[in-house]
Amino acid sequence: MKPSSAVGGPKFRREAPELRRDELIAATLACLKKHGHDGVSVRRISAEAGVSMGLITHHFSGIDALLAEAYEALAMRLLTQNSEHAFAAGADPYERLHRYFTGSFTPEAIDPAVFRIWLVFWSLVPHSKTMRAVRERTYGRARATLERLLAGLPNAQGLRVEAAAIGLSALMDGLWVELSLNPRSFDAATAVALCDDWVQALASGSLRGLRVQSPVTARRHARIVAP
Amino acid sequence: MKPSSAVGGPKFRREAPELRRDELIAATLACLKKHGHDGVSVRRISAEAGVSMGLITHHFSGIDALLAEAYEALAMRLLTQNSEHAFAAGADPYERLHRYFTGSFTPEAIDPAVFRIWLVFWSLVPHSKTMRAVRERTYGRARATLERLLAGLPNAQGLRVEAAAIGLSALMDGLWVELSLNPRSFDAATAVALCDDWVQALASGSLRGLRVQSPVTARRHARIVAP
DNA sequence: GGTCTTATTATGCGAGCGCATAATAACGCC
DNA sequence: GGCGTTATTATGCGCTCGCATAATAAGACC
Repeated sequence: MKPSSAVGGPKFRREAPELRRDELIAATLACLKKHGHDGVSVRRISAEAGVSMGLITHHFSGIDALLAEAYEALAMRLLTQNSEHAFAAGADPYERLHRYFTGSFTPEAIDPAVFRIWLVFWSLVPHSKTMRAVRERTYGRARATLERLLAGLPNAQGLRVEAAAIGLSALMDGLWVELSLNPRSFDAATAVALCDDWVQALASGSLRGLRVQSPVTARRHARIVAP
Repeated sequence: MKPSSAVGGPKFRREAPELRRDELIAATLACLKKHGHDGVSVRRISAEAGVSMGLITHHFSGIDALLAEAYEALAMRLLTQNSEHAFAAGADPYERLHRYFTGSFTPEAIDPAVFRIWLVFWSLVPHSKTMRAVRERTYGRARATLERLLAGLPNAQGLRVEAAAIGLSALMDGLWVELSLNPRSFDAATAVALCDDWVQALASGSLRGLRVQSPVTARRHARIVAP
């Protein structure tokens, strides 16, 4: 019973555009979470939001624009809450990184349903310049956050922090993908431990290619282009 | 002009079921490569194979079965060719692993179009028990291959090889995902170097949680359940 | 309280989808 | 060379899709 229960009541609410846009974005994420790719549908999303189809084309230039905004909303939400969680910890760089890891492998973070949302967005990246731009931005932010965290390590000045962020980011993503596809393949604590160990190895200089000015570095590591 | 050029020639070829099945599997992969999720369509796949729709339901129990077989075919092909490439190298464990890495980050391996195939398959995993089984099997094989390669390291008896395979597999996958989404974010050589460095750190015992019997190991690393 | 803006709904159109069912013809077999 | 098996095609049905267009009404403003 969506319409107002009062018989003569208004048949719909007229909301501020920005509010309605947020509702539609939330409905989009809910829809992708429920139905995966089949959730990419004007009809489904509008039904999820409890409004009629036309509202989507009214508030957005099209479904693509709505998807891009949903992508950005989800990515930014996760990024900020994770980094806040990490930086809220004390000044100990290892502890901060550890917090970042634990926050990245919580049960909610490795929810297979949430992973399916990402799969949808990723699959749209090659087609849409907008989606690509969102991904570049969010990936860049994730790497920047890791760089900041890694820069706090005792011997950070002797480390190629940008390259290290690439590696650590990949390690985390790989663990996250695997856990999302099969939460039973290994424990979240294992994932956190693997990340902690990697940081430890980095800090101790055991990841040779990630040390600055290493003669072997210039040969083995190609130049990193703009993220 | 698909039908035979001779006017009175046969209108279609009657092929051995197994051959036709292979053709349909190949057409499925080609279709997913071209169209992503929109390629999951009886009409599109059959058109790609140059046959009529009905053949799919005739040779397979349904589109789901065809997709599962295509998934397995692609995964097994990549797995075998990569591991053959690695084991073909000499007995030096580092060299073998290095070969495995380089083979995993060739331009063909990080083709965004191929990545889209995987996205489709991954998105089907939560729904289909068959797809899940295929994924379990292929992921297990990938880990087993890495375990074999890591077991060749000098101090392998002092290492938790199964746990190490999880970490290395995740690192590789994470790098592969990122490169597939944006081949320009960093160089393939960087990815290989990061993997090599990780192996080096592992072999030198710098990844503390991956050493056997370490007192900290039991605390930090939870037990690994069946892959 | 009338009026105007515009957020919102309702409806129709054409196309593509999966699936089922019937018709057809290639090719092995004797 | 006719015959039977079955691989293969052709066709139709009901559904949902995205998109466009017209009709409606909520709520602000004076």
